[in-house]
Amino acid sequence: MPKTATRLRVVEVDRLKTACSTCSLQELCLPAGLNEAELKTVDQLIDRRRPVKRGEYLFRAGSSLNSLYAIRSGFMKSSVLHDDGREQVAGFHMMGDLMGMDAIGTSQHLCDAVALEDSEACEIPLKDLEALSRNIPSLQQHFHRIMSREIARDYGVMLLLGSMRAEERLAAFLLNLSQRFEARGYSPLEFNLRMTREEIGSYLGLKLETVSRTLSGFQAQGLIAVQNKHLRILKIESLRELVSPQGCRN
Amino acid sequence: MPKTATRLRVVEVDRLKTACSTCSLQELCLPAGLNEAELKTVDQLIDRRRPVKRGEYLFRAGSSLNSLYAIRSGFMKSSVLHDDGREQVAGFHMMGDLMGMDAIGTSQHLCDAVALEDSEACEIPLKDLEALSRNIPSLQQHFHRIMSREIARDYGVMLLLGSMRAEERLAAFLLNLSQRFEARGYSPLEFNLRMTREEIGSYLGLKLETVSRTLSGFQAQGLIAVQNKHLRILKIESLRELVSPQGCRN
DNA sequence: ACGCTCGCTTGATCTGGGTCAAAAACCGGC
DNA sequence: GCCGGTTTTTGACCCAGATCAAGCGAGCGT
Repeated sequence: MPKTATRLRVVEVDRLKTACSTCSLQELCLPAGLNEAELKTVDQLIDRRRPVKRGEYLFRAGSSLNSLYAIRSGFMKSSVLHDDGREQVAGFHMMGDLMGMDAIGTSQHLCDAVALEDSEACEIPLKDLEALSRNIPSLQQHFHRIMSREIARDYGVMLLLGSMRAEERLAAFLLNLSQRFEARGYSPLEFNLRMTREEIGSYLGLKLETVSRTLSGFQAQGLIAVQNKHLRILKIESLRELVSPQGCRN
Repeated sequence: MPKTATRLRVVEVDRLKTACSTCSLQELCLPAGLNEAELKTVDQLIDRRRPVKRGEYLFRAGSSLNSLYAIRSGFMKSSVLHDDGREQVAGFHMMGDLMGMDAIGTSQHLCDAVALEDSEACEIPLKDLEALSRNIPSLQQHFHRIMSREIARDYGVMLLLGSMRAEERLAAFLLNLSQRFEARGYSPLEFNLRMTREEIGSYLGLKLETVSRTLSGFQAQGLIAVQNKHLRILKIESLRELVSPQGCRN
C-alpha cells in the first residue's frame, strides 16, 4: 500500500472516528454519568461522525432507522410534514441533543432532520446501543432518562401550543433557548437565533408575521434587543413573568 | 392463623396480583412479543393491580416516580397544569397504554393522571423493569418501542396543535380514537366519548363551545351522529379527507 | 319521581392573530 | 462592491375561533 494511501486512511479515521471519552459534551450527552471503564466501552459504540452542511438532511421522514444521532456541533431542526405540504417544526436541537428517538417504534423516521447551520452528528447504531445498555445499567438508565426527557419536553410544547397566547409562546421559547445555551456554557442572555422567523412560527404555531411583530413588541417594551438573528435578553425576569404571570400559585 | 384470615388473604392476593400471562392485553401491552418463558418472568414484575375510581388520581404532578402504570381497564387522561391554573390535557389513555414515562427523566411526575371512568392499572416498578429488560432483549426492545411511540404520538399532537384548523383537529381526534378502539377489538365506528367537551377542547387547543359547534357541524353534514357522549361515525372517509384533503402528495 | 347540578348546545358579538401587500434590510455569489 | 433573491418588518384589513350569555337536557343523589 502506497504511503499516501495509508496517510489518507489515517486522516479519514481520525476525522470520522469519534470518542466520547475525549468529547467535551460527555456530561450532557448519552454517556453522562458513566465511569472511565464504561466510557471506554461506549467509545466502541460510536460508529462515525457525520458532517451535515447547512440545509442538508441528517435523515428524512420515511427513511428507515438504523442509528440515533447525537449532535456534536451545529444546530438542527426536526419537522413533521403534513400530507398537504404544511410543515410543523417539532423541535430545535443543539450539541449534546439526541435525535431520532421518534423512529424506534416503527423503525421509520417520522420527521425530517435538517441542519440549520453546518453541523456534525455522532452516529449511534441502535442495535449496539441496546446491546451495550444491557451490560451497563447506568447507560441504560441514562438512555431511558433521555427518552423520557424528550416526552416531557413534548408535553411542554403541547402546553405551549394548546393554551398559551402569542406573547407567552415567544417568551417561553426565548427562555428555553436561553437556558439551553447556558447549560452548554454559552451566554444565556445573548445568542444568535439560528432559525428563521418562519421556523420559529411553525414551532410555536404562529405565522412569521406574528413572530416578527411580537419580537418587535418585546423590543419596544425593552425586554429584548433583536437585530436580525442576533438577540440580547435585557429583562429576563419580565419574560418569565409573561410566561407565568405574577405570583400565581396553582 | 384463623381460617377466615387466610381466606381473606387469598382473596386479596387474587385481587391485587396480576399476571401478564393470563391478561388479554398481552399483545397490546408491555409484554408484546415475548415467549412463554419470558412472560412468566415478566409476571413477577407486576407488583399489583391498582383500582382507580372515576375522578381519582393514579398519580399527580410533582409526586415522585416509582412505577410505570399499564392500564388494564378503564379510561384516563393525563394533564399538565400551568402555573396559573390553566389545564392542558396531554393525552387520553386506554387499556394497554403505558403511563408515567414522562417522569423517568426527573423521577418526578410532570402531569396528573386522572381516571375518567373507574379504571384499573398494573403497577410496574421501574427499577424491576429496567433490571428485567437487561436480561430479556425483546422486553427491552419493546419498552423502547413504547417510549418511542409516545414521542411519535406527541409529534402528531404538535402537528395538530400547531398547524390544523378546528375541523381538522376534531376529525383527527375522532379518527385516532376510532383506530385505537378498533385495535382493542371494539367497534371503530361506534363508541362513547369518555371525556367532556371541555377535556376534548383542552387536548385540541380549542374551547368547549368550539368543540360542541364543530361536532354539531359534522352531524349536520352527516359525517357523524352524536348524542351526548355516544358517537357514531357515519362517513369515515369524509373525516379522513378533512384531515388530509384530496389526493395531495407531499 | 323530583330537583339540582353539571355538562352541552346555540346565538350574538368581539378580537387575537391570520392574511395580503409592499417596502426595507440582509446575504451570498459573482 | 454590486445584484438578485430571501428574510424581515410594518401596515391595513379580515376571519376563525374566543368570549359572553342564555337556555336546555341528562344523570345523580335523595
